[in-house]
Parts: sequence; structure tokens; C-alpha cells
Amino acid sequence: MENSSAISKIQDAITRNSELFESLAQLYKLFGDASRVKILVALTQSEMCVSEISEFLSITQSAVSHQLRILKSSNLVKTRREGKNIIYSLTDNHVRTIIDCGMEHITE
Amino acid sequence: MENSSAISKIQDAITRNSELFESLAQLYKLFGDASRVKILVALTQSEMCVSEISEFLSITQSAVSHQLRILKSSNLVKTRREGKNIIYSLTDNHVRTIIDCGMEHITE
DNA sequence: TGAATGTATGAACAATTGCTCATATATGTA
DNA sequence: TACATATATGAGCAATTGTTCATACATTCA
Repeated sequence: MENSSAISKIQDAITRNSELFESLAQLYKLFGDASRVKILVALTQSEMCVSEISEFLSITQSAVSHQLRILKSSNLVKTRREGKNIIYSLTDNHVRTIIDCGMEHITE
Repeated sequence: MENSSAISKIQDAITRNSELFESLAQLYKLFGDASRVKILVALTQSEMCVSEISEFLSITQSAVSHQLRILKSSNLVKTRREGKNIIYSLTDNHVRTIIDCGMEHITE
């Protein structure tokens, strides 16, 4: 099948921005796991330390830590120390927006 | 560590809506693959048949079909037949919105 | 009807992922 | 300093995922 001119313009745009869409996929992958979304949703409500998250999601501390590391290295969350605790919070409001955006689709 | 009352309200909300967040993760998982996002991005521009998508993304026809099946069974895309071709298009505007939402985060 | 084209699908496989377990590191406190 | 608490991390493992290959199904046209 032959490319129409309109289609081939889209092709150009997508090919040129290939890396951009890889990043986009990479971003959404972060939201594509139930544990991580729950963590993120929780953090939209309040900053929290690891053991709190671990408790109320009924996920082991280790599993939570692993996930938080992923979220942090992707700059979705940031940390500060407070005594023995490490307090996690959202880096910015994008997470909130993205979650809301998805929720609208789910709860239509 | 003990739950503060604020935290425990969040916990309740998340526990009660556990299934909702599973769905949310499930939705984002669909956007969490480069091939699929590219397909979806393409479809935000124009409806397209399988071979067109396959060509310009340089993905085999089989791989595209497999991905489209996933997207269709998740109701993100719909199809109609036109002769030998199956034309794929977005089911609604949510996909556009979600992609835009992620793009804003990427291109901040 | 037979050949060509477009699409779908199942099996197999490599890669990725998220968890658990054990253990290390860091901080606070007796 | 010794111990308890909070968090991080590496290795190992089972489950999931995305692709390829071969092939089946569907439609058009000669």
C-alpha cells in the first residue's frame, strides 16, 4: 500500500520525534503499575515516609523502596530526611494532572 | 510507625478504590510502550489501516496487528472494514488528552 | 475458482519487570 | 558504644511483555 501525502507527513513527524515518543512511553510506564500509581496517588494527598506507604498499601518495605527509587530516579518524586525517616513527596504538579487525566477516562 | 489520622484517611480512600487504581495502571500500561504510543499518536492525526501504520513505523505487520488488538480490546481504538483494509481510528478524544498531558510533562 | 493482497493469530523466545529475601547503611537513643 | 528503627540495595526468581515466524482467514479481482 502506498503512502498518501497526508499520512507521509505524519510519518515524518513521528520519525523525527521518535525519541520524544520513547520518553513519553517511558513516562507512562511509570504509571503502568498498580503499586506505583497507588504510591503516586497517595503522595498527591500528602507527603509520606516509606514505612507509612508500606503499611497502608500492604506492600513490603523493600518493594516500596524499590518502587520509590524508580520514581525518584525519574524525577517524579523527591525526598528529604527527617530524623530516621525519609519523606517522599511529588516533585511537581504534573503527576496530579496526569492521574486526573487518566481518571477521567476510567470514570467516564 | 503509627498512622496519623490524615494518612489513615488516605489509606481508606486508596484501599476502598483499589480496583479503580488497578484500572488506572492498566490504562497507563497501554501508553507505556513506544510502538503503541506511536500508533496512538499517529491515529490522533488520521485514521489509518494496518499496512500504513506498519510501513511508517517500520514495525512488522504482525507486530502492529498484535498491538492493535490490545488497543482495540481496551477500547482505545475502533475499526471498520473498507474492502481489504481494516481502518483503525481512536474511539474517543481521551487518548488525545492523555497524550497531550504526558507531552506537557516531557517538554516542560 | 485461483491468485494476490491485507489482516489476524498462535507458538516460541528473549527481554523486562516487580517481588522476596538477606543484608547493608544511616540515624536516634539508652 | 550497643541496640533499635528506618531505609536502601543486590541477587534470584516467576510472571509478564513485545517481537518474530509461520500460517490461517478474508476480500478483491482476473
